[in-house]
Amino acid sequence: MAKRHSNYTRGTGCPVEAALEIIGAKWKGGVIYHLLDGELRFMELQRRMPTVTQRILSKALRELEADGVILRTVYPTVPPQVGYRLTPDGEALREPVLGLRAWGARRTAAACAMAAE
Amino acid sequence: MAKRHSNYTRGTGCPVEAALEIIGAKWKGGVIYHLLDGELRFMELQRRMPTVTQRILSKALRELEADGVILRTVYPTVPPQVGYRLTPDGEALREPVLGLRAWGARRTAAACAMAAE
DNA sequence: CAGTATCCCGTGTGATACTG
DNA sequence: CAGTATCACACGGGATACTG
Repeated sequence: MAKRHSNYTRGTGCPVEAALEIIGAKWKGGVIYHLLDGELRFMELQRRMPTVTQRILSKALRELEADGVILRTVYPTVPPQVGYRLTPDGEALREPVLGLRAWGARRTAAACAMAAE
Repeated sequence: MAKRHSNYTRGTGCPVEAALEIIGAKWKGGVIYHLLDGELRFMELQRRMPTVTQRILSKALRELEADGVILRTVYPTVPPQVGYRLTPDGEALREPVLGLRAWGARRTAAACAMAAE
């Protein structure tokens, strides 16, 4: 993913690349997918993606927020709670992401059938 | 993108991640997108994506081929010609990729409007 | 034309530990 | 609970030159 927003958003590359700059990072797709269900807390996301570390998840969330894809809401309670939800712009990724998921699922199924445990 | 096919295709991650493992690399989305138009030669792809180096493009193509997304055809002519086209499996990415493209295009347009050259 | 061979570097990812 | 700090590293990406 390289440079992030350098000039990929400008004329150079195809928009596909621009989109992948944002959601292509290892865990971002998963984050967006899970947030399609609605607002989730930090730990909820971690539970759904057990193998991602806090640092990486945090980083991904901050980047997605900076990119206007998700919204971070802090509830001033104790202990602190933070909710993450998709912005309308992020919601617009629903179809493509579900499409990718379906595609990935078919391949996974095929691969698993062959590997057969 | 990390490890490539280690065990992401197994139960661990969501299929979204599995899909991004394959098309998430910097230029792969672009390659697939351009191949939606039909078979293209190596140099055709390079012309459409002027900033990618031969090595990287070659690498991307080999990986996509290994993943069963594209098909490589060698025409025994002189000078040699090689065509790349999507497999049916790759064709199945059409909708998601076009969706991502549309999404990326909207953001690019918005960003450019703000940056205003 | 369609690649491969080297070499190098940035950064994305990760493990671990600590904090408001 | 929801993070940040620090350290380390492999790997993807890139520049350049060479080849069947």
